[in-house]
Amino acid sequence: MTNPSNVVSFASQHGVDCRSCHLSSLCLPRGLPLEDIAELNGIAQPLAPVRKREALFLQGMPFTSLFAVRSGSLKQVTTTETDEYLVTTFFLPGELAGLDAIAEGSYPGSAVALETTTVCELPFEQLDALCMRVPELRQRVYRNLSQDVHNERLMLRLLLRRTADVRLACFFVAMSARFRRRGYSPYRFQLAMSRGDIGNYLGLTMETVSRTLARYQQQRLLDIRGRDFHILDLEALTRFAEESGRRGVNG
Amino acid sequence: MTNPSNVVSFASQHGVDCRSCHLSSLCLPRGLPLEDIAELNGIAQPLAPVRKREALFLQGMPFTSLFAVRSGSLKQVTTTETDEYLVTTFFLPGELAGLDAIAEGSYPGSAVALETTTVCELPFEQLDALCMRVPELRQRVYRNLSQDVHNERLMLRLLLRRTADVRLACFFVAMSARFRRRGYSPYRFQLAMSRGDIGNYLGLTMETVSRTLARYQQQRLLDIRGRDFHILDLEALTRFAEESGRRGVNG
DNA sequence: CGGTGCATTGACAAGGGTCAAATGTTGTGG
DNA sequence: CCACAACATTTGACCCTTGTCAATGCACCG
Repeated sequence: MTNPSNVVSFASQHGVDCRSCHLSSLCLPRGLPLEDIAELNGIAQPLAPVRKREALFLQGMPFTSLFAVRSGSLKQVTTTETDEYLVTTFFLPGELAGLDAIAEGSYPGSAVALETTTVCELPFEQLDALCMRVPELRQRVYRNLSQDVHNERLMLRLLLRRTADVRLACFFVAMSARFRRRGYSPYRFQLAMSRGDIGNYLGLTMETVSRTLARYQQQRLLDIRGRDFHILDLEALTRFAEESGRRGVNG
Repeated sequence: MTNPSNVVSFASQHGVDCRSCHLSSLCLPRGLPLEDIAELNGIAQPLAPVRKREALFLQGMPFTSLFAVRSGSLKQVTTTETDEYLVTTFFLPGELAGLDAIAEGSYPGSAVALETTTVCELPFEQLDALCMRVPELRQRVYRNLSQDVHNERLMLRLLLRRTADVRLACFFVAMSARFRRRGYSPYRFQLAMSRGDIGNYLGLTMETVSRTLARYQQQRLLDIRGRDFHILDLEALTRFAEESGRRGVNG
């Protein structure tokens, strides 16, 4: 129904200008020696903007590059053999898309822009070559990868036994942390994804998401205007996400 | 409550005899040249049996080795920061435990024997050294790893939106496949884990597992005697696991 | 202005969690 | 080998959470 897109803009089809792409906001180079960062920047190719509903890469495409999000946002969606449409990740500015393709050799889902989005391409061969010379970077890439994977696995297992309330609280706490880490306000942000996307990501229906948000609004935890979110009580939200709402199984 | 164990038998505390451990049933060496398999066998150290409720390795221990299960079975359990007890994996004979520690550098959960269990230790340094010389093996290890991770992520996302019926059907279909792949009967097997463990693994309560199994019994899909499972209609079970029982979100 | 898609809200039913009790099953000490 | 304790499983009753269906309100767009 919400087909990823017929109109696809592959990375390779984008105009690439030769100036380097500024990566300083990306978590990857944090704390690396300056000259290494410079080299990293030299590899990064800015791409023309990906527009809403267009795909940055498609599920099944051979893995060639990572992509650093500079502005905008994307969702990663996987279609299963049984034709289910699963939102598996969101990518925010400063984050790295494509990490989970390294292992597979091909992208395990399509990255669809939720709004007009600009990215830098990091051709993996070059990154890999650079990694050879900069062991810290290599470590960082793999740690980044394994950390992501580990976090997600654990989060999924936790989600599996939480109520809708708690799932959403977790979602907002996590989002808040992601914005904070990148230097944006952890209390006020816009999310370009629909209620349906959020629900799909958390294993809930759109309606449940909507109702739960309304409740949060009443309880003065969040102030929500469409896709504008204002966290009023992060502390309480965090407590709620961590402490309560376990279901099934003796603690 | 079911504490992993106070009495722990670390790999290093086990008596190790010097004869090599027969790995032919393991999936890892499938299709490798014979001389490589021989080398692999040379690395593998048989350990003294791990008894029920004892741990093969503990969550947080630095990663040193993979373990090939020869007989018996284990569950991997992770304790979260919020003190939740999550069953994340089961290891059956012929399978490899510890893969998910490679990335982390330490074991992300404890491997607790569900019954008396024998394993071979594969010290990773040696395995890694061997990998240097045998690129196919290296590929195989990493593919094995990434495949596991990928499968599990997808499975978790799917579980997130399935009914209890379907989760259990998936579980048995998967178990059946695992037994088949290792050369055991895919229709009749014993599972040493409790209903509680299965429930925890699938994000369900013990009671729901029990009731659902009773229903399957009535429907002549399975014949169950305690922890003895006999799949009567694998075909139907598979259809059930794949086709039906989606919840939430428009297909 | 009449679509098309997103969001909210209500009514309703069912799936499955919780609590509790009954019934096996396993393990241990005598 | 028995008796008893500890644990695992099954089953029942109840009701909360959340999915389903449906109607309505909003926005954006041609």
